[in-house]
Amino acid sequence: MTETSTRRERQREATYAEIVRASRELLAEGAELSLRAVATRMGVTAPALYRYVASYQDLVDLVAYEIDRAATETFAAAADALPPDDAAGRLLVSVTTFRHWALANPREFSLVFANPIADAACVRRELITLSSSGHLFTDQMREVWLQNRFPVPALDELPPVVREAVTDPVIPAKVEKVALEDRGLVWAYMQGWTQLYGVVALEVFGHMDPRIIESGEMFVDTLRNYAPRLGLADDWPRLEAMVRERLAASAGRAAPR
Amino acid sequence: MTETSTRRERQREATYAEIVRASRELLAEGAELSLRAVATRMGVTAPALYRYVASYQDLVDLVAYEIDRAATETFAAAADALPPDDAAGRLLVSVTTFRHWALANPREFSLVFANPIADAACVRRELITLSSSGHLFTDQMREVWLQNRFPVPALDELPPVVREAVTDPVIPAKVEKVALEDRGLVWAYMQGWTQLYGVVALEVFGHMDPRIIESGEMFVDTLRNYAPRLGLADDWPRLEAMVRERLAASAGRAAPR
DNA sequence: TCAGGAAAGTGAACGCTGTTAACCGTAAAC
DNA sequence: GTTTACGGTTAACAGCGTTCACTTTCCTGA
Repeated sequence: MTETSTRRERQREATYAEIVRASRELLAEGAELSLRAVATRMGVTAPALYRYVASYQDLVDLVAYEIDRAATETFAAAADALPPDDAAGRLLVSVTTFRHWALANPREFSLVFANPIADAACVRRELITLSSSGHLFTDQMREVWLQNRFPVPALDELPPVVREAVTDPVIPAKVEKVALEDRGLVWAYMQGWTQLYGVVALEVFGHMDPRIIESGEMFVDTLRNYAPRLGLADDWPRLEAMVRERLAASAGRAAPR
Repeated sequence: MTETSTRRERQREATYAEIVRASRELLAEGAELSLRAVATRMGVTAPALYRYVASYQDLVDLVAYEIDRAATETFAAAADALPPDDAAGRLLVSVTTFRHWALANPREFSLVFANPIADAACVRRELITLSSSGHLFTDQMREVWLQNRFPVPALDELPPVVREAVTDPVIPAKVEKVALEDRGLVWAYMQGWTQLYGVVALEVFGHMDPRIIESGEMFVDTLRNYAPRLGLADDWPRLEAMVRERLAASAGRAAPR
C-alpha cells in the first residue's frame, strides 16, 4: 500500500490530482488546455506548476494519461452490462463506447490518441503507446480467443520484426498473460486496433462525409469486416444489432458548439 | 485562362504564393508554423498578413491545401514510373509514396490530415475533406476497377445513408466520373482510405512499436488485407514485392529530430 | 527543542504568440 | 486629375510558456 506516505507526499499527490481535475474541467468546458489557465483555476500562479511538471508537454502527457485511464474505466463499465461468457459482445460494446466517447470528447481524444510521440522521453512514450485502453482491448480480445479459439498466426508465420515486437514488446506489460506461442494474437490485436483507430480518428477529425459519421455506418462496416478474423462470423448478426442499438442510443445530437 | 487578370490581382496572387512558400520553408526547417514567423520571413510585419488571411486558422487551411496539392503531385509522379496498363501497381506505388511522405513530413501530415474540421467554414471543410490526394486515389482505384472489374456493392445493397453519401457527395467533384450505378466503388474507396489512414496516422504519431513502424510491416499487412477486395489476390505477390522494394529504398533513416 | 534545509509558492520579467486599431503612401479607377 | 481602395506601417493588448530571485512554510535530524 501507499500508506507509508509522509504527509508531504500525500499533499503532493493531492496537488497532482487537482492539476488533472482542473485540466479536465477546462477541456470539458471547451477551453484550450494551457498551463496558466490550469494554474489560475487552481488558485495558484503559473510558475508554481513547475514544481509538479517539467514543461507544458509534460502537463499534457500527464493529463492525457489520466484521461485515458478514466475513459477506459467507462469502456470497461459498459462491457459489464453483459455477462462474462459473452466475450465478443463485451469487446464490441467497449469499442462502441470508445467511439462514442471519442466523438463526444474530440479534444480529449486528440490529446490521448493524436499526440505525437516524437522525441519525448521514453517513459511517457511507453505509457501512452501501451495505454490503459490498449490494455483493456487486448484483454477483452484475449477473452474472446479463450472462448472460441479463433485461429491466430503462428509465430513462425509472422515477419521476423513482428515476431520480435510481439514476443518482446516495448513494455512488458499485460501482454505477458498471453503464452509465448500464442502471441500471434497480439498481432491480430494490433491489426484490429489500427482499423478501429482509422475510422474513429477520421470521424473525430471530421474528414468524412458528415452523414456517414452521424450514422456510424463506416464504424459498423469496419467491425463487420474485422469480425470474421475473430471467429465471429456466425455470431455477427446478434453483435451488429447490439452495436447498432448503442449507436442509436446516442444518435441525434451532432457535435454541439 | 486567368490572363484577364489586372496587375493588382497578379501581385496579390504572387503574395499568396509567397505566403505558402514561406510557410512551407518554416515547416521544412522543423519550426512551428506561426503567423508572425511567416511574416518575418517574407520581410513584412505580422498585421500585413491579415490582408490575405482572416485568421491563423485560415492561414493553416491555406497552407494545408497547398501542401496536399503539392504532395499529391509527387504521389502521382511516382505512379508514372509504371505503365498505364498496370493500374494496380500505380495505385500501390502512390499509396506507398504517400506513407513515405507522411513519415518524412509528420508536421505537414498533421496539418493536412489531422486538422480538425470542427466548425470551420464549409468552404474549407469541403476543400480538405475531398482533398487532392483523395481525388488521386479515387481516380487510381477507378482505373483498377476499369481494368479488372472487381465486384462492388450495388447501390441497393448499401445502407441508405451511405447510398446518399456516394450518389450525392458533399462536393460534386471527381466522383462524377463514376457512373451512378457503380457508385458502390466510392464506398469501397472510403473503406480503403479509412484503413490506409489508420496505419499511416498511427505510424506518424508514433503510437506503434517503433520496429513495426520502421519495417512497414503493418502497412504492408493492411494493403495485403485489402487487396483481395480490389480483385488483386492473384496479382498480390508481384504487388507486394513492388511495395517492399519502395519500402526498402527509404528504410534505415529513422525519424530525425 | 531548535537550527537547518528542502519544498512550495510568489512577483517580475523575457520573448513569443494571435489580433485589433489608427494611420499613411501609392497605385489603380473613374 | 481627383478619388478611392489596397497594402503596408507602428503601437498596443492580452495571453502564452518559461526562468529567476526571493520569501514563506513545514518537515527533518541532531
